[in-house]
Amino acid sequence: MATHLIWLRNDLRITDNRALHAACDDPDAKVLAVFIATPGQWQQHGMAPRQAGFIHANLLALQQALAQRAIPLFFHQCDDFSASVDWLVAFCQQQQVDALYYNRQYEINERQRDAQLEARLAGNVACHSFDDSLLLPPGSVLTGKGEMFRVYTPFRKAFIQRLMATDVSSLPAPKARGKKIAVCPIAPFDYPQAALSDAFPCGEEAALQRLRAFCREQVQDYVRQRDLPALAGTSCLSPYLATGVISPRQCVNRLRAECPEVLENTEGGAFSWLNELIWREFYRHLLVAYPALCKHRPFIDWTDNVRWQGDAALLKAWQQGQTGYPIVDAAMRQLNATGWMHNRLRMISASFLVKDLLIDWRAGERYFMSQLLDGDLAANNGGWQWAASTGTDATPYFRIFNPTTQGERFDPQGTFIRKWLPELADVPDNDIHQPYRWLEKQRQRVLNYPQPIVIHQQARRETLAAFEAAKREAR
DNA sequence: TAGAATTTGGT
DNA sequence: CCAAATTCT
Repeated sequence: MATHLIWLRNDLRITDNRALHAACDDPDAKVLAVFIATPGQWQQHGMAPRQAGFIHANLLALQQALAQRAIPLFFHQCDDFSASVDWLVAFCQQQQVDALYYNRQYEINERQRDAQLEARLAGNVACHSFDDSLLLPPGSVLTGKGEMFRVYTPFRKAFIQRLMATDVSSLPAPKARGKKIAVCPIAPFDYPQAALSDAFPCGEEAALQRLRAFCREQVQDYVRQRDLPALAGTSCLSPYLATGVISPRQCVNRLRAECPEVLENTEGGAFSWLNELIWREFYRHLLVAYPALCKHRPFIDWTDNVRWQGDAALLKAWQQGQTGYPIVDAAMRQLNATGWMHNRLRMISASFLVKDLLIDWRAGERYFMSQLLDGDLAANNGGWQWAASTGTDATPYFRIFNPTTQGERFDPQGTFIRKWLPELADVPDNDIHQPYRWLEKQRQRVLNYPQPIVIHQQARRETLAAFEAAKREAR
């Protein structure tokens, strides 16, 4: 009887899990699962403690689901990827594993780790890896010249063409391989602890429920509502996608079940949400085509000449939501409190750090990663490089968000702002985006809220000058 | 190859 | 109107 080992990483689900499905294909095989926590590696990657906590909680749910199918989940904890390879090689020998199954991760350290492992198992253990966390594998959507797209829109066109010609149906959960087995719950990881938010319940059932509800009730209004942080108009599925509690195939298949024309009809909410899923694909495909992105190199070289301000006090004020710009501060406090930030606000707060404070985008990228429940290298890096104008198909450097205007447009009544900045409760709607202006009119009053830490118009001019100087320097 | 196209804007 | 280069077919 053959022994199959499924190594679980960023694919914490039993439904539509390609490696797990393949490992269970032979009904006679003995199937074991393993998860390895690598706190030292996570620390190096700057993973948020709350994401580690989320992974742990989802792992417990997964352990139960596997136990019901008589698949034992082994758990090991070691410092880093290199130690995990050593341990896994020994584990395969000890358990007399014949075949290893895993879903590919695309970041550089992860790929190196997997290559090292396969080299060491060669000849003894057959290794089977799968493209699972994307709708279409990296490198499969290319320009006429056979290169990765650098521009999103033509990528999307080609992507949809290929998607229509590809079977992306979801795979079922594996069948039970015997009687339910007992489980010994996995102890918390040796990683800083963080409270879990009620807003993101654990387990794939919860994720699938949210997906179904979103596609049934909310996706129609997505175009109108997705930009308004005061409304719960987005899917909020990113933490589940980042940890693989849900797959993008499940998302698209559910979407197509509710909106069969979504691939053909580019109008409407369904397409608009599909578009967001394709952005996720775009950034991951880019990361594979340009591995320097994993090392936080800018996509556009000359932007590395920008003389960033290293002002620690300004960075801290931004991190803590104390900039004096209400929409930015409310955004940062939402992030700090919940580990999630609305997409519109990610753009506004990122633009503010880079273009108003002239702080290196990598400081923002790192800080987001340290807080985000949905932290994902490709998406986070892609988003930051977009906002910082250092990326491919990014916003042009001279297009600088006005944080006040953005607040007025996307939170007109200040509903979202007041939710996160209770100290502004008494400021009337007219002045909610410029509380200091109101304060000037009310001389005797005091607000427990800072003055703007920079003047936007002035900061804007300085940033334009800094980018232009960097560009000249490169010539 | 010439021509079309280009996430989320500001003043 | 700004500013405007690069990508892709």
